[in-house]
Amino acid sequence: MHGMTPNDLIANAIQRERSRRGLSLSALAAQAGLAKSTLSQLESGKGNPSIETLWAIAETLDVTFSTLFEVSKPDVSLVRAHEGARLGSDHSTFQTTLLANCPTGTRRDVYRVDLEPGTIRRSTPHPTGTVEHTIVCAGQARVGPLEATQTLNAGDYYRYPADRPHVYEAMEPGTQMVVVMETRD
Amino acid sequence: MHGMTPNDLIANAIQRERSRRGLSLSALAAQAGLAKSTLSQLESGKGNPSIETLWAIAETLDVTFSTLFEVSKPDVSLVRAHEGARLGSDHSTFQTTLLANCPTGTRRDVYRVDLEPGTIRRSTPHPTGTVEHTIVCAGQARVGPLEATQTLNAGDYYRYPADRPHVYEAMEPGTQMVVVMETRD
DNA sequence: GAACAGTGTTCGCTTTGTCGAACATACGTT
DNA sequence: AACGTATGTTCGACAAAGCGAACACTGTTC
Repeated sequence: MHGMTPNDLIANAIQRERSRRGLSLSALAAQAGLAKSTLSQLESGKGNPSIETLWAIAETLDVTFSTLFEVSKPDVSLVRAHEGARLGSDHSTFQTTLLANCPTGTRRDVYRVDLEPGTIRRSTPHPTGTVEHTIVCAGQARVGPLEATQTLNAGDYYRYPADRPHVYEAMEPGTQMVVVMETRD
Repeated sequence: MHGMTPNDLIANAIQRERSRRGLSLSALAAQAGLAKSTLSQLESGKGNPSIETLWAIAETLDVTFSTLFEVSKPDVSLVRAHEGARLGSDHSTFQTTLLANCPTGTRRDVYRVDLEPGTIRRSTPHPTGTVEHTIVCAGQARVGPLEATQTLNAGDYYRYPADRPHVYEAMEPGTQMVVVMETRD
């Protein structure tokens, strides 16, 4: 962490936290009482902001000050079709791959999603702590939180936090997938 | 914490951490590659430093960035002569006051200190985690870490972290005290 | 005493962060 | 197509942060 300049850390952090909330650069600037240009420069790593500027950003994003200096932890998991830890016997007729084990105190709702190319389905943030699991059955889809979408082919598995804006977009006709929504209760 | 402006937080924090190390403003400025004037303004709450400035300070003081935004926790304990939780029977002939219970995994060395007014005994920092207990037996003494010294009369007890510069100064002739140095092992 | 080495403060001057407007670009609508 | 409204970018002007020198001050030393 000492090898990274604060500029870059902040640049990443601001952009990360901003897109996490689905806020536009302009919107954040307005809310924080800053000029768009200021934010633009900060997010591109050019700049040496003052505390007041950072403070305004942190308050608007509702994060602690130190959050702006942390490296990004995507907290996602991607397992391609033929990867992953296999369970049980190695008989070729029957094969199980553990994609996610269930933590205690969580509830999981299962959905089947069929979608066609052309429209992007945007989902607003679910409650904090919500995690989604997506397995593509057929076709190809671009799935995930705004800042970390992944292109999934048939058989691919993707886990990502869903307490932020995320999208589902079919890249091929007849795309089918299973989405498991996991909430803490 | 939200009611305090970042300026004041930083002002306090810098001064606290600086005196904790026994560094002078000039010395810190030189080590951090900053102008004395800059630090002076910051410590007096006037100013709106840039990240680079703060970063230089944090690195030089060898503290995390967020430390500069925390409120000061002196971590000291002062028990005056006739205060404190008394133990045992309430017979007036025998009275015990618990000043500090012993945490497991600590070693305690006991010293008797006799000192006369006129000279200030400065002690350099002991290893991290070292804590000192001082009970004044006779006279009056000014004791404690640089940023939190206390004037103790006979019977007073003072506990303070000793992993930073601290002083002992007699205010009356014939001052006697007991110092217990506590180290983790 | 005078000279010195420390402390932290205040002063112009230069550098630069911030603002606001104008800008390029993409998208959805009429 | 032309339009309105988003997106984020780049520009010059101004206010302000940073620097370095000179300052006032307190002990310590010869």
